[in-house]
Amino acid sequence: MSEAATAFANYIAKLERRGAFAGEARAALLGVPVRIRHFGAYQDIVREGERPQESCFVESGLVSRYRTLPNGSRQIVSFHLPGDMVDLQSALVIVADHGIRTHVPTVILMIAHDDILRIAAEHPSVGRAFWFDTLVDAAIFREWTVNVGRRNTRERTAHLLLEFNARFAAIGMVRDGWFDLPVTQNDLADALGITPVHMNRTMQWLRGERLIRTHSRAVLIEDMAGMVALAGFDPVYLHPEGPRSAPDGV
Amino acid sequence: MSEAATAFANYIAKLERRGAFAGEARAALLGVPVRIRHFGAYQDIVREGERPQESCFVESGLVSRYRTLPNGSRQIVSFHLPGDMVDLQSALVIVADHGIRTHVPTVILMIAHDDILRIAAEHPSVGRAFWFDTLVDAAIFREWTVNVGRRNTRERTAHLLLEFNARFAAIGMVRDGWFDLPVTQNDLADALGITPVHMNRTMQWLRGERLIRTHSRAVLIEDMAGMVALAGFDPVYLHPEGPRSAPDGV
DNA sequence: CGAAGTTTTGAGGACCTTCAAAAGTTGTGG
DNA sequence: CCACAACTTTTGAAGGTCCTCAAAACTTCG
Repeated sequence: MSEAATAFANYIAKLERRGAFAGEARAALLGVPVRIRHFGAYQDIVREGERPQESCFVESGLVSRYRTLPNGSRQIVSFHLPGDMVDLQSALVIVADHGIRTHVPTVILMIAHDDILRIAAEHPSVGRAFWFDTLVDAAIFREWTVNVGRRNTRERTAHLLLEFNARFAAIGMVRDGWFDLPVTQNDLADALGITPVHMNRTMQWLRGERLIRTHSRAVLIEDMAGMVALAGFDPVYLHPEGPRSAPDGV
Repeated sequence: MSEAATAFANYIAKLERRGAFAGEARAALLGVPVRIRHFGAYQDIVREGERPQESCFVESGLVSRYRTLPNGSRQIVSFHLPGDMVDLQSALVIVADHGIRTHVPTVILMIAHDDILRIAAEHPSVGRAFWFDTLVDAAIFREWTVNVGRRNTRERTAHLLLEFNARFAAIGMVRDGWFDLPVTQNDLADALGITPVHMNRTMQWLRGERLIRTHSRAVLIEDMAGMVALAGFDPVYLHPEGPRSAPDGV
């Protein structure tokens, strides 16, 4: 472990808050070999169809996962903030069915799949924590399906901004209500399944209704109650409460 | 284990094809207590917001998971066929963020969360198999997000029908190209994020182009190449190849 | 300070929705 | 086993949301 990897230590602490690790589990995780990689903005970490040997963890910066369709359009399926394990799933899945790329300069910790699987097998409490992380991932995907399937553009945009607000707040990156969202309207459109032109008009509408404020890439939820009502936002799907604990005797 | 639970035995065999179980893992799974429940059509198995104590497995029939929005519209986020574990995820997650209901008369095996977690902890090879099942789940959710986000109605519908065809084929429920899809156009519309009226017109278009044939609720992919091209369908996301195997020494 | 990228504006049109009602199918009780 | 009710599929027409194409204004960065 490098002393630079502060977010990773926080990640382990978060896993433990969800359920204490038994015995030497924490030491095993803290001792896992990591490879630090620095990326610029808009660089691919994993390309679609690759067979990565490592999972990646966001130490700082911002990354997204995406799929590109034959017609060239792109759908972003998730964003990942500092402290997120991006693709634990690739530890078990052989072929990546999506790509991962940065949006801003980003520091990534690469962890070998073999190490992840070994620790999960040797320490059931860690295996359960990883599994839970995957479940929260799946819950967020479900919510995104609902979002693009059943909400109009205004509701959809409000919902995504509220998700960002909640997730940035959870890692202490909201100050006086403002958080930095280094994502272009083009990329937001790719996440919401709309065109950049319509994305722009929707942002203008949200500002005009005094629901949000922006300057440069910073965002403030100005009217929280109005936004929550508009989006039908219920943060349950982010599962901040952590997993059910293990049954007795485990 | 009841002798009636044939699909469950097949499920265990499927997990093993993806990676052999060590020691007594298979016996532990086969010996898990199950509660058999019979449901009629359109009955709730789990309501949104409930805190279930058991996960459910589809022995026969068809179920879907859905979210209902404040405005009353519904989004179906997944369908589950015989042989599917529907909500392994609920074993770890406390509050259900979605509902589960049947579409036709259905036999469900209920398995206590404590038993699932205990077996996963005691037998790492089973824990890994469950984790992988969750990952495939998440991959399907991602693909649905892409589907509703970036494909038009015709492509979307073709994609969903191809997914059904592939999944029914995998459990031997396709005969001469035909499979039974006991889902109304209303429910298909809820899965694809469109209105029932437009769903109907899209089905008519697919039939008119001789891409599919239907009678009653049976479906035949008449022009497979045309459908695959239209939908941009790549079954990689269904991950039929199974997970990466465990590293040496585990 | 110039170049590249991002946001904004305008106008026309396609896709999908909404509302309403008819036709067809399935299931159930008398 | 038929008759009726409930549900599902189909049709029509008008309208709104979102897209496409094109270009201008604004920002950021080397």
